[in-house]
Amino acid sequence: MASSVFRSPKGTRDVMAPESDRQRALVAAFADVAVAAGYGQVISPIFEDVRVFHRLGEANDVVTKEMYDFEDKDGRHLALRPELTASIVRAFVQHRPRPPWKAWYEGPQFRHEKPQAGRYRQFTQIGVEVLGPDDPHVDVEVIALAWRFYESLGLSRIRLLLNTLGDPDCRPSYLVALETYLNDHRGDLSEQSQATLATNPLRVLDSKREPDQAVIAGAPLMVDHLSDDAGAHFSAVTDGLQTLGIPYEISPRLVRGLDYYVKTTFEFAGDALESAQNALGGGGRYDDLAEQLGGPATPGIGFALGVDRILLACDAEGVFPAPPTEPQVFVVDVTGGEQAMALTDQLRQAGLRADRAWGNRSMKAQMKVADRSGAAVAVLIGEGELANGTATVRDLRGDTGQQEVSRTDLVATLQQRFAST
RNA sequence: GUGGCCGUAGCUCAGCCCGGUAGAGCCCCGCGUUGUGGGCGCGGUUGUCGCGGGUUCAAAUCCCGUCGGUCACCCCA
Repeated sequence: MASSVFRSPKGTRDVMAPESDRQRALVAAFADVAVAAGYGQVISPIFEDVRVFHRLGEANDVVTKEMYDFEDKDGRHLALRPELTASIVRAFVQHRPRPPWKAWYEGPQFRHEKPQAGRYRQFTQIGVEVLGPDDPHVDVEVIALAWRFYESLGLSRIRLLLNTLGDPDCRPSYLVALETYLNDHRGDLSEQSQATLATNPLRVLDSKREPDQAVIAGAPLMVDHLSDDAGAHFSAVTDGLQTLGIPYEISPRLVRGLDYYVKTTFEFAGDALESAQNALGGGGRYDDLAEQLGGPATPGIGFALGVDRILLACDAEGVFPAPPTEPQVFVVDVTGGEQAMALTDQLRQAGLRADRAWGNRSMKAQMKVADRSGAAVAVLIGEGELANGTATVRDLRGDTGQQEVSRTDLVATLQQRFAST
């Protein structure tokens, strides 16, 4: 590492096998879950008009400090997407699919942050968005989708944190009450929180700083100031989760980072993770975003899950190992390599994972490579086999020895052996 | 953006405090076994000591800066 002139940029990394196999499998598993629930994939551009992201919040670091934005050769002000919900809603507004529109996505996102465990400048998220219905059962479906997905990976140390941020009928008056309270206790707040209070009072509730805790504990809560409609919506969501048997914790101080959220918000905390970055995913309702992006007023809800963090959690819980990618058959050819060339081609056409050694090395050396490849069987071709029109099939993982098989039967025999795996 | 710790072979690390011209294990390659891996034994390859500057007769070792990693804060997936 130290000797290379170039390195991956700060906060980015190369995901290599077998970790990349695992990431691919994770995304594939999520795709299966989403498709089974009626979601269609959206592959949107990695960069967008920077204004698409301005609705995330003017007081928000993601927008103000962390965006990779640039001007292209035509003078357009673009940004690498820092999240995907805004892109998906932009696509909705642009194409006007008939609601309810259920979309899933996967892909890299970019934020110029200081890297840390589970936090990178390029990171991958998977997620869904539903545009159209404001039915609280949609909230339940979306939350359940994420929950069942975590379960299917084998994760068990996950907590669902649930909150509501109210709606336009009740949030403004609540914010006044909160701001008044915080201003009354301004002197007891940390310097940081005093600054936050000026720009986004809600986020003071999320402070982890010790001196703030006493003030926060006495602060008025959104859940106690809900309008009838917002209250009914929240109750319907919690009722639905109970019906499905999905455990949740009301977390009245849970404040999601992006400003477009209203009503239901949620986060999945990974308790197996030691690091501070233990949020494995989160989401919420954004009923005004489509209109803010120039489309028809259309309620929406969705979530995004951090792929890198989920895999860290899987490591911590010892679940979701990398899928097998080692060859099933390894061809050892000591007659010059022509046989290996032809046979691996045949085996691959037959649907088997097959590999070989290079450089016309000794049988001993090739067998060593075969063993390390993880292959289940080695197929040996030497002068004898070549003369007889046969190949020696040797078991590398058990004690069943080896046998000479006619070349005409070889591929079919191996195909049969690996038929179920 | 702020602060703590770290940066020596492909990997994990010792050496740094008390400056004297670089080590271990693993991995890799070969041989023991000129048609057979996994065990064992023997031998071998591998380093701008992150980078730049300073102090010194001499710097992996001391000092400054810088880049990268890591952890916490901030923020967030």
